[in-house]
Amino acid sequence: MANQRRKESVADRVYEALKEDIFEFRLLPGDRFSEGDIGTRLNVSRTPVREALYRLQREGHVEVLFRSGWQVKPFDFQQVEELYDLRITLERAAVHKICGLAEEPEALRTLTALWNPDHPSERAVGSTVRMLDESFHCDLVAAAGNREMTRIHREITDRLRIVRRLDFSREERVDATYVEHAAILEALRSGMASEAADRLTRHIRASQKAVREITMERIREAAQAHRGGQ
Amino acid sequence: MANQRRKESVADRVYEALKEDIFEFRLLPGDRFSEGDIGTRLNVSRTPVREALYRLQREGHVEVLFRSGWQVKPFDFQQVEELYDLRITLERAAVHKICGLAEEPEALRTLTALWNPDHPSERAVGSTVRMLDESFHCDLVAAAGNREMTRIHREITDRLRIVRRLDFSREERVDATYVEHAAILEALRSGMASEAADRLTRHIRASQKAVREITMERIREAAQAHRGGQ
DNA sequence: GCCATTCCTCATGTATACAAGTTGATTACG
DNA sequence: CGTAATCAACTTGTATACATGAGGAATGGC
Repeated sequence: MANQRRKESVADRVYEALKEDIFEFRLLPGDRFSEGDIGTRLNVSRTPVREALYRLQREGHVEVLFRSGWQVKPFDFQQVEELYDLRITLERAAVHKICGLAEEPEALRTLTALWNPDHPSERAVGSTVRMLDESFHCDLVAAAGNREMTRIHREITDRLRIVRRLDFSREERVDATYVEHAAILEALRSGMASEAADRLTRHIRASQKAVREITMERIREAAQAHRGGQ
Repeated sequence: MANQRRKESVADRVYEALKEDIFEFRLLPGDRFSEGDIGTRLNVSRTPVREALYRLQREGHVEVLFRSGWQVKPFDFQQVEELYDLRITLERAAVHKICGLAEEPEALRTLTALWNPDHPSERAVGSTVRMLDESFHCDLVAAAGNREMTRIHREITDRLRIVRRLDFSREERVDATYVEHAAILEALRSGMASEAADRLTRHIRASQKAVREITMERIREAAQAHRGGQ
């Protein structure tokens, strides 16, 4: 049998590195670069670089210009809105599926314990709460039991990460996240599907609104810092 | 400016060829093969073959076994069920979105004309009605105006094509398709979102049921013919 | 006869070489 | 001086060569 737990390949490393570059705004939307650049910088050949880039292309982060280099996909506000819409569609469907299950998934108990707003001492801050929030939504969808839906939702989460990180730069959204998550879980565990779905929708819309307000400004800041540092 | 309308690359050709091999059951679920095999058969080097295979992998049609070849992904009945479920989720959401639009999309009129069951002379048969049915559902989702949702739905359609083709091997499903599509459009154009969504759900479930009943048998047939011909 | 070990073959992963097209500066010309 | 043609540098696309691990057949020990 083939060893599926093989050590991380060079292509994987390049993929992760590039993804981080994009998410950390070291590579800005619109920036152009070549396979050779990346290969030289990371001390690898073009082959694994190409593989990583094609993966990123499929995920919508970069695009190739025929024989003319690559570029980080320019920021598309409408696309972000559409991804949020799709996310809401999937998570609402997940909530309804969960309420239709014969028995409550184990995951719900775990989440309820984690997102108890009465224990502020256990609260995480900023950067970690962002990851926890991601987990919350992914776990919720996963609890519905449809692996394909989970996979697609995960993909959307990845693509939205670049903007969602802006959400938790404001303290009020961190607090709100705890309250809202708890409220969603409460409705969900009471079997109130529509109520849970509506609370979930409002929660995501609030995050979406916060992100929308900050995004443009942040990108401009990063662009200035980037060009100033060159 | 880069020429985006470049001629089809070798990798594209290989991709299409392999996809067809899989859909036409020339490559059966579980079949194993190597990059070298494909390259030799199609007279190309391993590089474009690898690119094509990675695309097919991302789409869920094949999987790589570390240093041990590739195989057509074994048929996963649960996955098919999950993909159908996801499809229903997306199309229901699309229907609700369409009814919430300020004005009726142009596409709806086009579809209504095409799927008029009172004009049996214009009906297509078997293989073409399959493509038309695909278009119907894709166009419906596209009419909702969310490009990301359209893209994901398209992806699911691609992955279900291998089984949906079995649906239209029975005449009664061809007839039913016309009637059901017309009914869905009627409700949709009357603004009856829930009614349209329910009819759509029943329509897809019927197709799903028909497919479920035929799939296993057909795969067994194809396997026998395949091995007999070797 | 059976099991463990060795080794040879072949698989993918990675690096490099070559082909073909794009781009932009430079140069020649009006 | 402006504009068009030219060309050199650079890009991706493809082919090939090499590295490394997986798997099975052959072999040797018992």
